[in-house]
Amino acid sequence: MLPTNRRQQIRDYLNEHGAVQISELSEKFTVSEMTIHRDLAQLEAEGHLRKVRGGAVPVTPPLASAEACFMCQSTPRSQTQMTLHLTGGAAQRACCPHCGLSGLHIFGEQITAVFVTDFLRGNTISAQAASYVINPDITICCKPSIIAFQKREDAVRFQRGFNGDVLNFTEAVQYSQQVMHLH
Amino acid sequence: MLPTNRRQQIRDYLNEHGAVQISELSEKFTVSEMTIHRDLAQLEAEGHLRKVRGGAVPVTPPLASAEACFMCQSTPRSQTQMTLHLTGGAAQRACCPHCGLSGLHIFGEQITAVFVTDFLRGNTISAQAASYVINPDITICCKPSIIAFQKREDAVRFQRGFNGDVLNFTEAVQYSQQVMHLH
DNA sequence: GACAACATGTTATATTTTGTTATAATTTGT
DNA sequence: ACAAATTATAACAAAATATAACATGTTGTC
Repeated sequence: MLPTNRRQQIRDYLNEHGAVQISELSEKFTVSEMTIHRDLAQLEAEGHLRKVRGGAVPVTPPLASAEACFMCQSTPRSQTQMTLHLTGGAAQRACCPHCGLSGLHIFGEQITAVFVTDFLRGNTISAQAASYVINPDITICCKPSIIAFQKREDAVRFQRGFNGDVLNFTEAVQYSQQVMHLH
Repeated sequence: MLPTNRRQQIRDYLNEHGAVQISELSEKFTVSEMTIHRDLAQLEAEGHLRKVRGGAVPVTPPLASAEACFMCQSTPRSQTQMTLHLTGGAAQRACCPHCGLSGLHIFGEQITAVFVTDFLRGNTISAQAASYVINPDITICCKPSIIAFQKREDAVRFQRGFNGDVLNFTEAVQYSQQVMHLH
């Protein structure tokens, strides 16, 4: 069996069961415990699991810790926050799409997923699928304001009252990074 | 079983039951009482429980209802919640102005102050001074939706996009209590 | 074939966990 | 208040596990 194969099967096995023991895996694949150790060490470095004494457990669901915005250091409101998930299971929080989008380039290739909170409904959505209102008449968090919405319709309705432009993800990224360069 | 697993199961067991005994856990996991002692000491250091003689108890006494909306029992979002302060220092939380306003009469004379969160800015304001948008096209929490704003201008702008009526506190109370009586 | 890069196993040496024993502190019954 | 019973803590030894270093084997390339 290929090492790659074995490591994939370890991941599958871990996801099925809640945890795995090294002795268990060593028998299952008929390799030494040292080899399993090295497998787990590699998988941990890649962020696929967490090594504990005697075995491994799944990575804890990315905790929304009370950390400061990685751009402006303010405390994010759940209503406006943006989360960047990175390789290795780490996560970075931004206070609002303005900070989150303009900071995307900092982490570049490391980014595995970006989530943002729908401003009205409060649920978490993929940043790529969201619509953004840029520069409305109201400042919610940082300036220029960028507000995220799950449905484009909501963004348009918001725009009707508070003005600004409705952009998709790509356009919003472009905009926020242009603004950065002016500074 | 992995030590990590055992400690997690101790936490689960403690949350199910209201308290745990060391002798009990020692038998359940077939380890010595000393091991359970050390588990509990570690979990206590991490803030997951409180050690007492012979066992452990949860850090937060099981007051499940303390966080729920006093009307509909849902968990309030900070963005929409309303707080009723009562004589004697007690407080009641509502998930949104709809629940909060229609539940005012329950506490009547006991109420000393009512606070509500501005939907856009997230700051806390006196409910009497707020403006409310009634029955917009979007449902934020309960139905019919009532959304609170610090500035009447914000409420009007929101109405421009999402329709509904803009009312002051007195009008909003009347409205929500009328709705109640229809049920 | 010579060589480098990698994977694996073995051995030796830390480090951590666990159980046992002895002793201290607390609770309980009278 | 006192003694007995229970529980907590400390110290040590044994077991389990982790890490490092080295040896062996495999694979692919030139």
